[in-house]
Amino acid sequence: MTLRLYDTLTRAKRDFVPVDPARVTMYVCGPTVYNYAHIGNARPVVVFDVVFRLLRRLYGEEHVLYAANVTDVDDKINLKAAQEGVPIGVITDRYLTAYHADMAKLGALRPTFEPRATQTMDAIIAMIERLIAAGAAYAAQGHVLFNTQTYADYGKLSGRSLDDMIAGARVEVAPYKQHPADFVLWKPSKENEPVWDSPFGPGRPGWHIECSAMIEQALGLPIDIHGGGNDLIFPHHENEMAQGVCADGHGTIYANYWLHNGFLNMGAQKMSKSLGNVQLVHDLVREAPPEALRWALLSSHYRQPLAWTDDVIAQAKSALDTLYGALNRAGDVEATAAEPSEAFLDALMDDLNTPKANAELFALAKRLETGSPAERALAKGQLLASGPLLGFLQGVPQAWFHGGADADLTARVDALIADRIAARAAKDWARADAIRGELTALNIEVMDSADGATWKLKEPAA
RNA sequence: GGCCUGGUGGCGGAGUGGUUACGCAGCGGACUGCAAAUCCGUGUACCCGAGUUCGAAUCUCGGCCAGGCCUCCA
Repeated sequence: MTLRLYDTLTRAKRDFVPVDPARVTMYVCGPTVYNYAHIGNARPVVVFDVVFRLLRRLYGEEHVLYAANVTDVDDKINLKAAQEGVPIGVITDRYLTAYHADMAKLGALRPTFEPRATQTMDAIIAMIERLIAAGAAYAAQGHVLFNTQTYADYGKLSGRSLDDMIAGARVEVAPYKQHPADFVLWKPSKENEPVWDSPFGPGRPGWHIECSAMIEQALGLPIDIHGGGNDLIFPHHENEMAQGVCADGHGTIYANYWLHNGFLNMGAQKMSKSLGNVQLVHDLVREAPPEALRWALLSSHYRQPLAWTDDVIAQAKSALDTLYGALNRAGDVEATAAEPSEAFLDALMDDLNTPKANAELFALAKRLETGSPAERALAKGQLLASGPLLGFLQGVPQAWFHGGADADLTARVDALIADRIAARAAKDWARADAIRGELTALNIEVMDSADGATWKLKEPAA
């Protein structure tokens, strides 16, 4: 079974063949740190975290290099810094710290590298110089622009021609551009903006060149996988590819597989900071178990749009209740040491079919509930091996059900349950039910079993 | 205007030219002191029209609807 990935450039699912299996490389466009990340921002993080986990399994942990950049030079950062009257570093540090904390809660592993634009300035400038030397870029009025006319494949990734772009242009073309599609590599800084010296004059880099330079510096070209949200296909990735190919000189490949995730929507609209309909991860993780948020994010195929609703989160919680419930009831089953089940792996290998992989987790849970002793032992082992590949089922099952209950509440609940067990043993049903009523009032649901009782903390009634 | 996606049961969501997805919710039953959980069973689906085909929800064409990109954006 080989890994197959849908490649945006060729618009087809292709077998994944890394340039060097001992050094598999992936780059994903990361956050611009000027605010808290919203759940839409988290989708690619979680999706590519799954790719990362899968690649590590296939090629070995030490053979996979994953870089996700941090954009710390940006207009919005400048704006925020100006508003607060602090250096941009204060803003970027604050939100990068929060970003790391939020993504960790969603179970995302830290990338191997997290290059920052401010720390890549030499490489950015060097790359621009090479582009100029190659005739693919020109200076004009303090700017350096990429000359799209010199790159025949420009538009190939996003599937549009230069003519289309001119026809569809909705913005006024800057007078210093030789062609309307040419884009900025270096531009003068405005007053009070951060500024760097360069052979082209003082200024700051364009957004696209930052990524190309960071990729080259962190991973080297070409890379195996380049990922990001599908809104980045044009212009960002199109431009990245143009720069990378033209500056490279090694060949014509920039990234061998382009992966793009679909958008997360709020109702009919996309979630975006500019529309103001965002739900911050920072807030959501306090309202719902982070693992349920992760489940919700992976409950549809990564290339499909995902409508984010309360119901999606509730269904995700119920789904995890079922899986953790099966593990909880199988506490005494000795798990057979096992690999993830074949059906589970097959699903993921087929362009990351996480909904199908999730379905297999349910099949394993069913086997764990109903199988023969040997089947149950194997199913438990497979479930415990499979789940973590998606970042699930890594906690103690009891913790899932008791999550949110502090030590005080836990002690109180345990005492009440002990009383109730005694009452039931004495067939004092009235007292047993009264105690259950008390527990219900505490949002505790009791589940009796032959040898005692388990409980879970429910959501407070809305 | 140009380019590009997608339209599956009450909800979420895979997949396939002819066979149960799966989950959540519902219903019936078993179990239970009663519940819950679990188990067994069960109903509801493939936007519209035409075409190709022995057979299409799955392929083709047209239409309708929804969304995205073309400007910062995951």
